[in-house]
Amino acid sequence: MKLEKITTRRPAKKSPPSARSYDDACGAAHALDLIGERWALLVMRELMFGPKRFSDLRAGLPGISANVLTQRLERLEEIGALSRRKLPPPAASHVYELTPWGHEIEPVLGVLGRWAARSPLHDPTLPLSAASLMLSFKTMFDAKRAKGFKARVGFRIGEESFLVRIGDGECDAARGACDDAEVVFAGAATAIAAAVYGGVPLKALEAQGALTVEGDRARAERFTSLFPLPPKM
Amino acid sequence: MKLEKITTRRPAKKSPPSARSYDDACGAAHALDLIGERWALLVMRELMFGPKRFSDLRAGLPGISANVLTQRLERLEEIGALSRRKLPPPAASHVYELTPWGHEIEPVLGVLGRWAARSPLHDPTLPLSAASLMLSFKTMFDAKRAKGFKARVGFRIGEESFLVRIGDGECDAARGACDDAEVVFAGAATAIAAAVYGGVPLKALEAQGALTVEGDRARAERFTSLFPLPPKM
DNA sequence: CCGGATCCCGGGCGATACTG
DNA sequence: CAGTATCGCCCGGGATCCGG
Repeated sequence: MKLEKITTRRPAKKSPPSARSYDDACGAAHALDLIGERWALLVMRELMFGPKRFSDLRAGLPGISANVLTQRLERLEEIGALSRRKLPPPAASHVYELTPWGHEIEPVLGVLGRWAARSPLHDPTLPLSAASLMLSFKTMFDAKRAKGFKARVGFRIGEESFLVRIGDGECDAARGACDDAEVVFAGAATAIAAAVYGGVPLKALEAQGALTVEGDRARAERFTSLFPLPPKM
Repeated sequence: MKLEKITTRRPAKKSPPSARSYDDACGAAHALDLIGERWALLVMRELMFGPKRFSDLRAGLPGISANVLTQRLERLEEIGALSRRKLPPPAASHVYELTPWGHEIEPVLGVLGRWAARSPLHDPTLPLSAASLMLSFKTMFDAKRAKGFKARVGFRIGEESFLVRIGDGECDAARGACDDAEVVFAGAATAIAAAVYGGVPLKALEAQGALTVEGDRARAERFTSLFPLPPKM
């Protein structure tokens, strides 16, 4: 029996509440101080292929609320991971762009993604942003499977278009026109992921209208085989 | 003027509150669903060199509270990143140990640490756990600087001891006896970090009693030069 | 309509006290 | 020593509001 809960109210306000830091010299701990808050790393992911506006970011991050996105952008700017620019006159709008250092977060996305892909809980059928899909190509590319293969593959996903260049055991992806691509995929990112990672035949996806493939069909088929998922743990 | 705020109280309880998931097929997003909660990755860091008990973990994670540590351990076990074992009879205690898949988180700690070390906000003089220090050696090792150098370097930090083996452009660290080491550092992790990363001379640290160096002094000096910090961004 | 700002609310997280 | 219980704060989610 509690006798007389003596709430001597001393909320203990130290110096500051130390602003929620790990106070740890370990580099990984400091990284979490910088970008460990919810959504922060995913905001950077969305910016990996170039600047975006506030609403473009929201579109690629279903579930984030406007206030949280605002806070994350402020924090990322404050630490020097991104910069906020004003667009030239007619568009009275802002864009957010990673700094060179901010862009160096890419390997983190790669190793995190490869690690998590081995989890039995990973569900590759969930929605996917265009930036995530392009990053996954760079991450999961298997040079051995691409032996002797050289291609420029275009992607049209919503308003965005990307060009993936494969050759010499390398795989690079960048935002850009598909004009000089030998084959172009057009459709939702999820549909393309179904072809590449889910093993769904291109013809099936085209039949249901989820995807269109224009150009060199053989290259398209070959392309879908270059990104093996790691074995489940 | 607000007329009659019609609080039609519908707290909107969807199906579940969906348990705070990103619902994103991106591998990195799923990784954050798994280990994105506060402290989770640092708990794994403390276990990188072998099993530990509850209080050992608390010691290496100053600031974590018992209930949060309990929750993180439960979650990490649930996802298959660690296992909880009961120690043989006399010690009626538990230890926590990473699974092989859990141990594969190491590259994440490496790339995160390298990235954050370039931040101007990084303060290498903060406290540091022994596990963090050993990981930093594996992360920051510069093979070129170690050309032609071969050594077994022991560390005694509190109750723990580690052996770092350097040779053939490789640097490996493991928990273990220092018996066959050519040189042994004994002291707090922070003092050793001051020598290796802060450029503080060994003699100075020994003079103030922060550190002792036994054995091959030349190897000790050379060792401290092998781990250059990356340039600030 | 875009790019946020403001408010409310619930739950994650931190601190402390307590228990086997 | 190894957790469990409790409580309060503040972060994060959702809706609404507002200036250009």
